[in-house]
Amino acid sequence: MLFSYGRNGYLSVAASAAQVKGRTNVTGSTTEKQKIRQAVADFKRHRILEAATDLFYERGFTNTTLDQVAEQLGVTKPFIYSNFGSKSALLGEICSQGVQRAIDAIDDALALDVGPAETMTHFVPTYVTAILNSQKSIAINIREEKNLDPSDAATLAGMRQRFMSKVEGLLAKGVENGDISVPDTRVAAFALVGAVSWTTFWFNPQGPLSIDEISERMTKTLLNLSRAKAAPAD
Amino acid sequence: MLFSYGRNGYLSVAASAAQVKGRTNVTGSTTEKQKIRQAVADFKRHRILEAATDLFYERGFTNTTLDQVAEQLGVTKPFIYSNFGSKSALLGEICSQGVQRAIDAIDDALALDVGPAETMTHFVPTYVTAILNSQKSIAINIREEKNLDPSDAATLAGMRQRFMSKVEGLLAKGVENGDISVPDTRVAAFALVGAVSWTTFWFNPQGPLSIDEISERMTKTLLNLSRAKAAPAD
DNA sequence: CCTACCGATCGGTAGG
DNA sequence: CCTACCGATCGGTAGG
Repeated sequence: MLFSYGRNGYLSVAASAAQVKGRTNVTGSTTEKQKIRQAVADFKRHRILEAATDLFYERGFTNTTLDQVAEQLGVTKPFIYSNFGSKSALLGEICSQGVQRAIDAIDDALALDVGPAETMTHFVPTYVTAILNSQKSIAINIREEKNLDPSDAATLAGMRQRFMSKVEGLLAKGVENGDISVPDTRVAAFALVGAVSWTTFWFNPQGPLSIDEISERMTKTLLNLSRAKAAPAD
Repeated sequence: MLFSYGRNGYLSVAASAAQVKGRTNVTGSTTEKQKIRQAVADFKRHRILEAATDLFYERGFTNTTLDQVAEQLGVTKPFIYSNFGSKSALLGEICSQGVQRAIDAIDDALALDVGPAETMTHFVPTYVTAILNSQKSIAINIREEKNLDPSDAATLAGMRQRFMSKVEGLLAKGVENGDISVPDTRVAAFALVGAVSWTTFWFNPQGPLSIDEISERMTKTLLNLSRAKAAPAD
């Protein structure tokens, strides 16, 4: 079962869980002992997610066994089960990480509260960079949707849909005030998101272009797409 | 093991296999009996691929059993094995169908032997239409790459790469003669292909927009992206 | 082209 | 947090 993730992904969930369930003193703060225990638990979960992300990305979800994930960490399978309820729960958390970064990118841009053109020039490079930095979880997210628990699939679908609405809304505002020109805001929003999501399938960290270089070139390309009037200085 | 597919996909493979292996008369033509037998074999393979495509698309490759595919056809599992060597061979053929349509689209456009701008205005709508008409096999192709036999994965990777080279080459020609303006032809080619491939994840045949309507709007959006000088009349 | 079956894999857990 | 195991699933095939 997924939660609604904040900026720090599963870490923030663990942190709030600690505040709800942990023993707290009169001022509501957690004791030192609890903090350490929590940090250790976070660290374990983090390491497991890291190993699982690598393997799911390389071999695919179904072709990866939890014994392999455990082996990569130098532990045994029950260790994983002491931190995650099931194999698909692991998948759910991995998928949510990437989507959350995308939502952060659009929320940050909208929070600037500036005109559509300027919002776009802030959003697009931030978004591309976020996706490239989450390459594995985004790729897994796209590929393994059918292997999610139905409730996780629904949560993630909701997150994606809210993200798409915000992007489309931004384009619509731009069309309204003349900053942006596209034939159809919904189709253009999907084109933009598709072009960016697709980078996860061809970006090679060992390749000739750095994340920043791809981000810059993709941004120019996509601002062409929206015919945004205020493109970044080239 | 995949073959190199012609216009008719696996059908052409079956046809040439018949010419190689079947008994032929002096003029090299096949007998009526052989034609009928071949047509029946083609029909069976076609029906199996159809059912498998539907189920792989809905539930994912690993979550679909061959017993389910057989059940949908009203036959039993050995029937499938009499027509395909393995479950992953089925997947390989399904994946190759969608890719082949994309290659046909760029080859058709290049065969016109006209300027880059005009080639683009022919290629993009044809390509979008082809992808939307192959929605299921393209989506399966993207999702299930890790479940392919290694040799099929290599064949498909080669097909995709040749396709990408042609698209990028077209953009490069346009940049050269001034028809097209993009910051980086490789990045722009991936952006274009990503935007189009992504339609397979949001297009709903029962939705408000027909394939032609999406194709038209996506084409305008993507010709903006390439800032092609000769956009279709709007 | 079906009935009937094998054999390997692997997610998940008991018990300590 | 490990050892050891179960139990279900399912791709593939023998034999007719």
